[in-house]
Amino acid sequence: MTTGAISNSQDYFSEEDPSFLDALDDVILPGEEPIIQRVGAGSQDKPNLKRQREDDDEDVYGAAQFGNFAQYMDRKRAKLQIQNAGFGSTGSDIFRGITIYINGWTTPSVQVLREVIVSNGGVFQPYLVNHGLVTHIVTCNLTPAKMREFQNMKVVRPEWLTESVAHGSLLPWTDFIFRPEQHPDKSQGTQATTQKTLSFRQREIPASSSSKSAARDSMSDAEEEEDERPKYAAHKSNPNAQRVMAQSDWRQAHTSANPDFIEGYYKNSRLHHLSTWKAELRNLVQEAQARAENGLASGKVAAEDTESGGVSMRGAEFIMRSPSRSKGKAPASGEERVIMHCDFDCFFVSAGLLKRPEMKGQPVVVCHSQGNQGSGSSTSEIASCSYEARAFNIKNGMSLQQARKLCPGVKTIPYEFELYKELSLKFYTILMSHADDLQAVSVDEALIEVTGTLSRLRLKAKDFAESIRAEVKRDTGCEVSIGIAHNILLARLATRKAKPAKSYYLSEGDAAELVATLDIADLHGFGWSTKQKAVEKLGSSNLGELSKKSRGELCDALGKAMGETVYNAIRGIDHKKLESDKPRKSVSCEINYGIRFIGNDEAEVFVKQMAVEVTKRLNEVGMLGRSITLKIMKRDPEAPVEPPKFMGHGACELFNKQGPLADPSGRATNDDKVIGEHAWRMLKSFNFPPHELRGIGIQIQKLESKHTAVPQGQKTLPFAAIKAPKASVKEAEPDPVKRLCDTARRRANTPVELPTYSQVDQSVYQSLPDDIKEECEQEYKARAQSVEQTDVVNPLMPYFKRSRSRSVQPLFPSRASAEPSTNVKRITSMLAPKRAGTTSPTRRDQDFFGQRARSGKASVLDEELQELGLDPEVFHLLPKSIQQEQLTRARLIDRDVGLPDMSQRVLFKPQDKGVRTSSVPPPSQAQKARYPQPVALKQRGKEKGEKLYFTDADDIMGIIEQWVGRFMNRAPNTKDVEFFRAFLVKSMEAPGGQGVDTAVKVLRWWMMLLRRNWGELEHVEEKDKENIGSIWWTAFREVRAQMDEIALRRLGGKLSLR
DNA sequence: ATCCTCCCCTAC
DNA sequence: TAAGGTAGGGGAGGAT
Ligand SMILES: Nc1ccn([C@H]2C[C@H](O)[C@@H](COP(=O)(O)OP(=O)(O)OP(=O)(O)O)O2)c(=O)n1
Ligand SMILES: [Mg+2]
Repeated sequence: MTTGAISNSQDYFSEEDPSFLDALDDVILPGEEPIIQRVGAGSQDKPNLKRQREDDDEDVYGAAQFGNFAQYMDRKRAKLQIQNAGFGSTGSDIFRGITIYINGWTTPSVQVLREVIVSNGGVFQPYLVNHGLVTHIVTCNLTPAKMREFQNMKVVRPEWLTESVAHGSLLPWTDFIFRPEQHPDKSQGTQATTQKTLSFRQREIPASSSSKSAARDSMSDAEEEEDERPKYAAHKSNPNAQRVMAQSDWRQAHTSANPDFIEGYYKNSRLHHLSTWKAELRNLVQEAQARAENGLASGKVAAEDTESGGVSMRGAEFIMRSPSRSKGKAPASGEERVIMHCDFDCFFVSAGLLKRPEMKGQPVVVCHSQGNQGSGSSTSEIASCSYEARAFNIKNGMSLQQARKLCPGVKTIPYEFELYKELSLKFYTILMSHADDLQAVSVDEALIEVTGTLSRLRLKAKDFAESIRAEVKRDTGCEVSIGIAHNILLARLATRKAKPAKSYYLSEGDAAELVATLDIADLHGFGWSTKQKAVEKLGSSNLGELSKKSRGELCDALGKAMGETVYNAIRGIDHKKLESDKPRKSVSCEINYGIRFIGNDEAEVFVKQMAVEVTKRLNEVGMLGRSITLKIMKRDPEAPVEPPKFMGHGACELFNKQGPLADPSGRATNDDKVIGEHAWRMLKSFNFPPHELRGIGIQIQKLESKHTAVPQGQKTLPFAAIKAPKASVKEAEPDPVKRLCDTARRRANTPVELPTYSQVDQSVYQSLPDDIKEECEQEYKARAQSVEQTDVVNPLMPYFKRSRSRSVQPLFPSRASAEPSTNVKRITSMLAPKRAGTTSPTRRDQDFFGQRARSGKASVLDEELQELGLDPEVFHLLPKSIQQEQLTRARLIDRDVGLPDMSQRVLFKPQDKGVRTSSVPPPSQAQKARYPQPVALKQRGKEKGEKLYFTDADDIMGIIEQWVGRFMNRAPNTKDVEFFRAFLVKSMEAPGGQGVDTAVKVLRWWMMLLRRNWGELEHVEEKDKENIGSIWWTAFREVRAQMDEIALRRLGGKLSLR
């Protein structure tokens, strides 16, 4: 290793570099623990400044610390060997007693050789840590440095392994001694390597930690010790950068001083793309889930279907097969969850190799630097590296020059962001078509729950995973690996075993054993810092060791939540659920690269441009903010003006300043002028010399909806008294939204009907007062725990397999004459919400709802209201007219309209009525009992706090039941639909939203009834006039759409019929 | 106790 | 030349 690069002076702290050794001396060892905070808690007006001591850390990311290296490597070795042990010992033990390290890039590949070794009884050492432990080194090529390093070892060619296996016994290694012929490596000898003096250096090789991507910033050329915190080398400067930066025109053209810098930067930033895609995917998933649950059609316009251009995912659409998600963990009675963690293998590289198949099998990396210019030195970061490259210990996130040291022949390929986007959309499309629920983790990774799918299809998880892999491979040409387990934690660990290009099921039984071999930093969410803390406070970061610790000890050392997580993880336990509907809490943008101002004018322009950028993003999500935070990175006084990473920020001090954000009238805002002004003022208040700035970020919080959640700007009221802090918010006169929420809250024990997160317009949701949001969140939480989705087990609900590739319905058919789709109607009805809604519910004798209202058990309703406690309250809040209508409907219940014969109902009979929650007594016991329990609502009797689903709406529901039942053989009368629609509209529009619950319950009940009868047609948007079910569904969807429109207008969210 | 604010940390 | 972004979890410690 070594050598060449040093002469290029691009190496900072290469292993052999004396300065590196010197740096080690300066470093702080654990125990000395000198990380000093120099600062302060910032008061409102003062920046918070936190910095770590110059010596150990010049980088904002943290201190460089070494120590316990040998100990760590021991664990690492042990871990990897155990991992290997799982690979597959197929009986043969040709290589028993032999431990092999594979050096560099070989043919066959390191993966193949590894399998050969371990499946024949040998031990594969992925890292050459201690030469004494390795019996042989296999290689196809050696650098001079390696030759020296290995001079006393048995170095052989791969043929020794392959031929021994072919021969069935161990051939003498001496017949396969590796003899270097020539060195393709250029310049190898040009550099005098420094003799290593550190003892541990001799024993070890770079090896970086675990399988997490190498290190965010491990481009320091210090080949990191295991315990070194990822960071850039700190003390050195980058001469190239010094040179170019000295040229005024260059700086003007290529740094933040250029007004076009931001645009160009974001176009090329992989991390920016990753973050953006993640947010976009989350949105798409939410939208698809909402559509699936609501039975709504695609909202896509045909022309948009080819959203091929650009890197943005907006405009794309997924179709979720399952209309409802089986969220929440299965209760004891239920089946075990099945979670799959799906992740592309070296995503960017795989994508790039699609068009470069000839490079497959080679060490390839994706990075900006392309030519071999600069004689190999480049601080360009590697976004992704092929598995062949990983054999050289190259990691994602490493600098190219560092990678070149590990593998001089490494090949680079450029980014293709648009391609990644397209592949990702295909990938997600496939997953969405199979998953009960999906959590978007990143552009190339997702967690899916397939519990319901598996049981429905009676598939084995592993088979199903393989079919998904095949499907993705077919559609993208790329390999994904899939980890399968019964919880997220284990699924993630399983993926480690699966990669590359496999699936792996990790059972609970195997879990504990595996976990004990891992390090705490191998757990998702735990990194370098936590690991240090563990070593420091618990004496070890090895999970096997930590398994001896009590829960209390772990919590004590790591904090309550993290301690608990680790304690459980060690036992293979993880209760975390998939998260697919979290609302967004902040919107921000920041750039900490290429910031090189000279004058304040440049900084001001830049900050204001950043403000424009946040505004753009706020607009994209329809939000306004009430709080702004300016984040500033200022060069650490000890750090060189030009850090080692070209145009990087280097070691910095970090400053945050937070303040209220409000437009001139005191309202939440997304105005770029306002934001820019705030931000610039905040920056000025720091009084930093502009040339010391290295990073600038603007974050907007306390988000609210852009469109007022409530009609008349009343929403502003609570916040109008801006300046005055929280007090004014609390004293503010409750607006309608608040009243609605208060009403809900008052009925503590009663059901609070909320849409699912995914269905709530986030911007609107955010506009709710915090306490209300909290209420809602708690409700969601409780719901997730107690509600079990059951559609999948309903025997009467036939599995309706939909083609994944089913094309989406155009919203606005380009050909005007095209058959009007349901979507068109939906839109029409949304545009003219009052059209039918205001229609007077005049009775028509021929209509079902038009029957005279007389006789009957009007009293049933009242009794029930009382019985349910809450209902009377709601009922009495309803407008008189609606109350009257409800009573009227109730009276109709036992009126025999003499329509279709009841034999049809036999179909329902088999349905269990027992499922029905006791808290949902039917208005008419005799009738209700015969009817199917809406499966998705029920929950076998249980639960505390279990929400009731039907309450005051039961009477009208009984009517609907009859209505649907009696019209089972014929289409519903238009008048009836209109009447029904009118009722719902009135309910929805009742002052204060008191009727919303009712409307939702009624609508849902209607949907359930249709599902019972024509469930398979639910997602067939095209109206088939010959098909009764289709007509019913169409009617339903139209009404539903109108309800959503009202909900959006009045409450700012969509209705959930879940 | 419980909440809130200010960070740090983590992931891709 | 290179493009070190971004959102959310949660810990520490002060305010309530
Ligand atoms: N430090 C990093 C890590 C990842 N990525 C990008 C490139 C990766 O291809 C993609 C996915 O990250 P993964 O962690 O999934 O890594 P890979 O897919 O490259 O490899 P694998 O998943 O096989 O380990 O994210 C990046 O730009 N910078
Ligand atoms: Mg991947």
